[in-house]
Amino acid sequence: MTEEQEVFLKHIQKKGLKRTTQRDLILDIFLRTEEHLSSEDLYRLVKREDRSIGQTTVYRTLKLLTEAGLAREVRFGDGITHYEHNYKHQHHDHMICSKCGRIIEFFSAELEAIQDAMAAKHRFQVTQHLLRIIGVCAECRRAMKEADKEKAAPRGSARQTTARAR
Amino acid sequence: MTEEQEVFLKHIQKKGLKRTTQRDLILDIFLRTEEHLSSEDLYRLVKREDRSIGQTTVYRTLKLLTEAGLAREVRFGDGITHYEHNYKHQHHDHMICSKCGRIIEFFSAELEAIQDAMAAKHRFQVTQHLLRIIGVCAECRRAMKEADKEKAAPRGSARQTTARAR
DNA sequence: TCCGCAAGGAAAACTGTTTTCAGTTTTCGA
DNA sequence: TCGAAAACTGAAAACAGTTTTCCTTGCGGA
Repeated sequence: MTEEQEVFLKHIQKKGLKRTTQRDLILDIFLRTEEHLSSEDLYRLVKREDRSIGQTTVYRTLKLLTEAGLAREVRFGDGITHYEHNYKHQHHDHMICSKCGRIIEFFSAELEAIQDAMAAKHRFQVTQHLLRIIGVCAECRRAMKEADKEKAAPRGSARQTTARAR
Repeated sequence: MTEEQEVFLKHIQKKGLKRTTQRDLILDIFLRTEEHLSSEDLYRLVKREDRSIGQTTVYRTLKLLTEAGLAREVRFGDGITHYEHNYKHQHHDHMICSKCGRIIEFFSAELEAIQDAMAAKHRFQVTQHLLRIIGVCAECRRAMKEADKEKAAPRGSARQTTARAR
């Protein structure tokens, strides 16, 4: 049993809840997916291994994982709640590419320090913070430059439409 | 006519739309309210001056204001889209008190600089960024301390319940 | 004055999420 | 080992914020 599973089990027990196969499976799939999953995403993955599990259970289990400190809710502002690993994972921030949806994680100690300083200045006690940088990633910038060149001296007819991030 | 109204008018015209009393009223009320309004908030204010205006129009007009660059959408992650003034207003970040919902605006040039540096490092072209610090404001911290004292040596019976931010 | 495009409001549709409901499973003490 | 109590589950309904649809209204130019 992994450390994470123990943490979950401990949390479950502390709340007087029960360990079930559904919860085990959802946790397992969550753990082996190192991404920013939405509840929907996870639901799809889970369903692939057990068609009988319902959305509701996934929602509920994600809540439990969050409570247990294994997952962390991240809302990027598109109305969808994403979840990322939280156990023994260092805090980090996100850059989100508005073209392809790619998420780049980064961390800066200086940034953290300044944030804390700003909070202190306002006598504000920080419990959490979120930094989100939205823009265009290196990859997409290159693609765009290509497209521009193409436009200036067109060769083929099909111009790539930029995929909208979801 | 204020500068903002001109900006709006210009935008309206560029899109081949029309100036209407409803849009004027909504813009007017938005401009005189220096806060982070949700669509619902604005709708309530507008309705006070003209009962006949519908939610839909408020939503649509806020979209227009955003397009025109007068307003800016801010999502704090509670599922509600807030709008703040954007025209000739310097960019700033937010601290949000989870007890009373108060919003403190702040700005730090260093912070901006580091963010830009981080982006540059990843060859990421920034179009927007958002920093949200969640915690407890000075006011509420004081209130909590009071409550704790009260608890240690109770005098009255009524203990204040902390209002949940909305 | 007539035409046509855009506007506006009500209501329906939609989306992600939460709650309700009713049947099922698990736990645990006797 | 039984049986009651508590928790679990999935489906469907409920919800809240937002967007779309539909149809009437009305302005503005020919």
